[in-house]
Amino acid sequence: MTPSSREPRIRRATILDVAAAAGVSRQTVTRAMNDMTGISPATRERVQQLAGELGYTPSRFAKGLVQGARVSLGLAIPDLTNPYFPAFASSVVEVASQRGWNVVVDDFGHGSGSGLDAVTRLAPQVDALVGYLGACSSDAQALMGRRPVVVLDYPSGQAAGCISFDYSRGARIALERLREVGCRQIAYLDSDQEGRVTTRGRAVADAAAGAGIRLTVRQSVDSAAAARAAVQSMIEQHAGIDGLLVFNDLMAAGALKALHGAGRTVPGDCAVIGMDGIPLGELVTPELTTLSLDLRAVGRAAVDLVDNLLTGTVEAGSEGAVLVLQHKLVLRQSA
Amino acid sequence: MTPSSREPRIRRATILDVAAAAGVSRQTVTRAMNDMTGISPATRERVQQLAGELGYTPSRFAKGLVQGARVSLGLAIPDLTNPYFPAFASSVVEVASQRGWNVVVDDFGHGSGSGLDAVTRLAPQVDALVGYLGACSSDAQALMGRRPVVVLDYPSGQAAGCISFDYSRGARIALERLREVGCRQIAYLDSDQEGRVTTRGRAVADAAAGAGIRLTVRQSVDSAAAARAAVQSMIEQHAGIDGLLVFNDLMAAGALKALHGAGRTVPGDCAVIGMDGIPLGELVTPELTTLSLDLRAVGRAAVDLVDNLLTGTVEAGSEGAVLVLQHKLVLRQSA
DNA sequence: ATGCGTCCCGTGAACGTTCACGTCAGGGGC
DNA sequence: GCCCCTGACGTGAACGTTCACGGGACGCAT
Repeated sequence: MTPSSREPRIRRATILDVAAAAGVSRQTVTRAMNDMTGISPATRERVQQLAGELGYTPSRFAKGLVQGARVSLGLAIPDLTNPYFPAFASSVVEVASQRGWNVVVDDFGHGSGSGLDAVTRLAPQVDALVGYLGACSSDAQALMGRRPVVVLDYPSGQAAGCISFDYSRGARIALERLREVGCRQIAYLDSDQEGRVTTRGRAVADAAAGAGIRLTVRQSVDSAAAARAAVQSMIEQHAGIDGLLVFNDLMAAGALKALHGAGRTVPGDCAVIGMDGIPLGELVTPELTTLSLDLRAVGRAAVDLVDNLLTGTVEAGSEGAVLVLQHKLVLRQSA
Repeated sequence: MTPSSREPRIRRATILDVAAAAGVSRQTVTRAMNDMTGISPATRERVQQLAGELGYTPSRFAKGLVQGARVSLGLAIPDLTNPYFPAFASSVVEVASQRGWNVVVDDFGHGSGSGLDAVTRLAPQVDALVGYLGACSSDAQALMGRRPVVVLDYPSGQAAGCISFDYSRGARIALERLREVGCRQIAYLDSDQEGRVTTRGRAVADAAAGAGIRLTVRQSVDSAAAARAAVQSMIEQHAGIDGLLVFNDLMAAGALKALHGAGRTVPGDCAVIGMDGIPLGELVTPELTTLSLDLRAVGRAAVDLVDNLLTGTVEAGSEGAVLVLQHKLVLRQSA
């Protein structure tokens, strides 16, 4: 938040210093540094040598100013500690790198302030923004002006673009599965996002209603520890619960801990299904059945959408700027 | 790797467009946009309004050029999919944000090429570089010229700064613990980094020798699945192994899977100790005893070191540019 | 009237590159 | 001798801001 008062001075020599040292002009130095033609090998060599000695590094600002920007993409992540987000970030970074873009990451997990803080830090530095911005989405678009903002998993609202997931279908499939394995009393553990019901929460509730299921719902903070505590208290109050759908895999891992701690077997006494499909799901015991997302595809979709918005191929806020991706139910041991 | 041929055009209006539209000068627009004094509220309002309508966003390049750079820090991560690295990245991002720096992340896990590729992408964009660069460290410093490079967990070599960990002490403590809980035949599972023995591997071997332990060593790729396979084959060959120290927690999680699959109880039949202390360790069954690192402290140390190198408080390559951090043995269920 | 101070606002210069030219020397063909 | 070409290098301009000034209008006291 508060930048340190002493600002490190960081620029060293300029192109003119190198030119003077080599007894040539700016342009010749440029030619040497960028491996262009129209310079003799001897001069090139000498200039590069001198540049090294003087510690000359071309100013990215001057370069960017004259050459037109290389795209730099802001990535706003709620919490890098939650394994879902690095998985997502990794795919965004990969796809962006392939395009020659670079990615400026900010997370607003801990001491790093709110989502709005992160966007405020990011906005002056980037040409486009991607992130799980939730309620900050419209503030983000305001701060970014005309530059594209692609929001994930949140109704598009003000944002230029939006990538969301078909939780209705996912929830239906997951609940079906729980019924199939014999669950009679099903619960859903939602993430507590400032008291509001999440998109996922609503979809699960609707799917349950549609299937004639009386659902027990509980909320907790999005962490394994909190989920563990929540499930612990939930099964104390509702001893008959034998099927559990969870907001995401991290919280599902916490739920497994709670069930294990209470002496219940999974899936014998209680089947569990998570969402997201992160690698963690294969490491817990029992391995987690989950509504899996193809995270590579999500990252690619987000970056593609940004590209299309940038080039004008897709218009901000238009129908084409909203993508809906599907889950796949991955069956493992827990349900 | 290969930038897309069609480069999105991204800059919109300039300050002059806004000035013309408002019928004022550049400087007045600057004053309005940056909330400076010396402008009437009415004008400020009008200019801001117009700026919004025109989609004007100040060029970060022009700004950077004239104001002197805000520090931007490159962060090179081998694999964001390995939960250790996001934990580390998160702490770097947090500390850097507090300083008002921004962080450009690149990972070289999958399609993203080698570490050298990542550094090549990063070098022109940043004022300093931090990362787990391993063998690329000296190439990185070469590409960065005089700008500071801080390397983690690798002998400093050419790099300006270096943060390493006291594996000798850590290994001693871990092996001690395994002896304490009654292990007679101890194995170490190392990460396979291009066939070479890792710093950790050497430290563990030395500590074992010092304690008179005959160590079985095995290598595998740094992933849970690979570690699982490696341990599986290891216990087939060496049935008597009853204590296992593992390169990191992720691989340790794979090891637990393998032992479980082979019908061995942990810690009853075989005790397991991991390294790193990532949150994952608490989610697996049994919970993982581990040589834990305070990742917040690591991130802070790295960023502090960069700052000191940038300001010249610490000289590149000097003694003060090498920090050694200590592990803490966190006892949980697995040993 | 003169002087002085304040509030708004505008103008030249500078930041460090690259782009699009221009120049100059030498060489070869007729 | 003349022309043109090519290779090696230099020069003005431009990119879009902010900084350090400078200046006019107005109010108020002398």
